[in-house]
Amino acid sequence: MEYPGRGDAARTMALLWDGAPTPRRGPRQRLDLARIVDAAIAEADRSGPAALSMRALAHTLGIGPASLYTYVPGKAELLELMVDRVAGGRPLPSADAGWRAGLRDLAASDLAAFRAHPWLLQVATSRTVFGPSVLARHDAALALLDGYGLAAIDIVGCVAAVEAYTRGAASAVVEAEQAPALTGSSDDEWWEERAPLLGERMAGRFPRLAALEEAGAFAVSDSALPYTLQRALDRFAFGLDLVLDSVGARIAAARD
Amino acid sequence: MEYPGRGDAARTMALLWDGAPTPRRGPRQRLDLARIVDAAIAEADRSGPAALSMRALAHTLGIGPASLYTYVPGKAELLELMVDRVAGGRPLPSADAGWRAGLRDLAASDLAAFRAHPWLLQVATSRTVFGPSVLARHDAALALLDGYGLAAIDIVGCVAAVEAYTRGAASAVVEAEQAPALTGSSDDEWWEERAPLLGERMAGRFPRLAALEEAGAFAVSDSALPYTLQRALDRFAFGLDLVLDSVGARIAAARD
DNA sequence: TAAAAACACCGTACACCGTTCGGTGTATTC
DNA sequence: GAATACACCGAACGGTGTACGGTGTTTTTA
Repeated sequence: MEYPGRGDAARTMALLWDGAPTPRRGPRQRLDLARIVDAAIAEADRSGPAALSMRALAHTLGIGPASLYTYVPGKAELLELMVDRVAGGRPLPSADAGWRAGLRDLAASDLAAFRAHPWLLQVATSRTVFGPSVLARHDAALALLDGYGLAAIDIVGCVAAVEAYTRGAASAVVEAEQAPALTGSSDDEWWEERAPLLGERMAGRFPRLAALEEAGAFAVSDSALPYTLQRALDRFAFGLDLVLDSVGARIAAARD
Repeated sequence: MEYPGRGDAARTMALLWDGAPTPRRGPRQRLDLARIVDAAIAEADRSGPAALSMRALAHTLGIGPASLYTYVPGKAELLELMVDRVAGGRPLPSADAGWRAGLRDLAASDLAAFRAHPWLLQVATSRTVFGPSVLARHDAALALLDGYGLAAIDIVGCVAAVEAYTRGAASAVVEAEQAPALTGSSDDEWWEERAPLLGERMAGRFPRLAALEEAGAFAVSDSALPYTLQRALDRFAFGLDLVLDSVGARIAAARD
């Protein structure tokens, strides 16, 4: 099929919004797009987005590497499809229980997605994916602050702030969670290799870190893990409350 | 993005904290570590962290690819050195003008770093770099909230929230700024290729997006750029104020 | 002063990667 | 039955990070 615009952009858009075109002649495709994208997601979950290889993916799907390009223009486009598919795979945040519960729901859902698919954090940095599911989520997020008297630009600002915070804080959580998997060694090993060297050199240099460490709010030189998952999750919730409190203040101010 | 290779942790730590060791025998090295790291930073600034190639870097430095490994255990370690060097290259945030100015300073400085070195956003996702400059920045950031009566754990929470927000919001800014460079085409071209297809399919589907677009707070289907830099910067400031307002509220609460 | 050791440097090669091309066989349409 | 459009694939291209073995240079040792 020939696509107007001739670039891969048009074809990617078509794939995102309309799915794979159904040709009229020739043998049927043995696979369908959804299955390919799902397999790619599973593979990226396992080994990261850079480690996701078209060859390995083709192999797991039981086809040759070249055949993948019958379904998808390239790896970048496949990643876009993956992003949109993940966005479509979870329920939209609901405004029924009020704005605060709604925004919290949004953040929690995004955090869960980032934890389940850590590669999202690295893929989505480069450019927004204009897929139907991604846009639907945006739309639903904006709807959460509808009807509280906020100016349009403030609605966008508040939602963007929640999403920005979520992304940043989620990467801290994922770091705490994924770190051991990346090196292949256990987290203990990774840390124990560095702890002695670090403790030596940090001695007396960073008073604040040392003080907070003693207060138990921070850990950098003991034999425990540097960032435990629980600590990261607590921090996530703490910071989210900060943002939501201020959103509440704006809403209250708009009421008057 | 994920990077292969894992040199021994000890050597990386030594490079981060002590610099290159000075051997006693044999010919002198023709280059020094700082120059290599700087060249790598310059190259990554130009073409992204994935496009940073050891071969190209070696060529720029006037040595063979294999010789690079005399200085640095591998690409992953080089990236760690780059992160720490960038952290060391800017002034620490100052607490002199009060906590709010200090945190704002911190966020602004981080944003500037992310804009100047977009690859930081992709590199730093995988794991904290335990280098001297990175830790010094952490220490200075925590010092900003010293002496306001906050509990240690709340200090850490507030600073972490600001940093998390900054990272997430910075990636939106960088996206707005870098998008055209990534595709190679101008931003106009990129957008004009997609706009007609997008407008068609979005029609009537996303009421909130459409409404906010009419209010001028959002733009997705006109012929202008989807995310202008100025809009992203405004949103950054708006969201940062949200976070800082809540930090102020916690400080006020702690005073009583 | 001569030998030995330690080291920088590099040519080459390996195992991957994403992607393209030409060719082959198959299912649909004429 | 012929033409056609298509799915699929083997092989190859140009790239990547990195390991290895060898060569030549400098410093230390005897």
